[in-house]
Amino acid sequence: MGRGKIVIRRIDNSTSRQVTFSKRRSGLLKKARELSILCDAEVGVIIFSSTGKLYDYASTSMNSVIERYNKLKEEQNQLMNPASEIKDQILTDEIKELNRKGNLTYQENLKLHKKVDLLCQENAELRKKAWEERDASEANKSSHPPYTLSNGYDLHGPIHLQLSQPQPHSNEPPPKSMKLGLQLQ
Amino acid sequence: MGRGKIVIRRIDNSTSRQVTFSKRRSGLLKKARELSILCDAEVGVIIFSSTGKLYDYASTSMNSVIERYNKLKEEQNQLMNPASEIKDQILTDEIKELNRKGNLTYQENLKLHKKVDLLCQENAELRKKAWEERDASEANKSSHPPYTLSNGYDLHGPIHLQLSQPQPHSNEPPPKSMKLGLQLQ
DNA sequence: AACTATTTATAAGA
DNA sequence: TTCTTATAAATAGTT
Repeated sequence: MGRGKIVIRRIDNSTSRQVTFSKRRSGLLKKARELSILCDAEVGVIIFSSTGKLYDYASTSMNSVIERYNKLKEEQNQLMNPASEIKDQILTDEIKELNRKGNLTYQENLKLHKKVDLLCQENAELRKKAWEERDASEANKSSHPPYTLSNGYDLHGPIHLQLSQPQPHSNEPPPKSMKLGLQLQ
Repeated sequence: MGRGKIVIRRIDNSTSRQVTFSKRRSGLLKKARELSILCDAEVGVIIFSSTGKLYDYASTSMNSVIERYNKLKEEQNQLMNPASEIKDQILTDEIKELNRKGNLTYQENLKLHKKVDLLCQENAELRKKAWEERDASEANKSSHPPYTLSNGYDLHGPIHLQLSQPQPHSNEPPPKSMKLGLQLQ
């Protein structure tokens, strides 16, 4: 829409690229605003210029949009995941919620500390069980002494074997990876 | 742009709102795509319809866009913050990075465990110092016995006083809130 | 930054 | 709904 038709490919001339960026950026943000108002939609737009400058628009707040996006993606993931990590998700959501509200009060902070602590413990237990099961169903039953964290929890599993590549002497797939208790998006 | 001019306000008629949403949504996504290509910009658009359905576009990947956005916002915050929480940020970034790649290997998991553990410890120390300073500069020097987490770290501070409202017998502002070691966006 | 000639998006109608 | 088309809006090239 202009004096001439253009092809959509990177504009070589730096000056006119910058001019076009300025025009189209404001156009895009305007359209986003209009869409959200006209159609009652939650819209977020993030633009980084080629020089790294940020321009954005959010009908509600960008945090809200990103949260909602992440939550949906997490839900989509959880349909394929072995569950049992739901409580981790709950903790993550709580941390996010509190962070969205701003700084934590001492009480909130304390509560989270205790939860994180509990999570470390539970995760250590899950890990122990997982690796015991793994060891039980394998030929090389070489006992791996658990690695003791400084908070006292033992981490079980063959630490020295856990490389990103499968071990050459084994032709079974590498051990299933495990998720850390704290799952951030 | 159409048979008639319209005002930008919520479209009451549900059907035409949906039709307009469909048209303008694809228009917005097209514009976003064009902007990113023409001007070499990183662009992300997230749209939730009023029925909660997600439509999005990202020139790179949405995770990349969101990461970059969060990183910038965090930098902007850190200009006003007492720093010293930078290492927390580094940990957060690492967790995010690893989660983006997918499940964690045992080694990665172990490393994060140790870091989270270290963070608990450091945070406990920071908290102790902060509350000692606070107690020192106050009249009511009532000693608060530290709360001991199950991992052995003592959490200092007047736990029983930390309500969301200021204490009635005090007319100074409630204690400054503190950030948890783990800062998620 | 303005100014138009054109292209593009889209509101209303079929 | 999908297609059409008159018109509004965006913007490419120019000044």
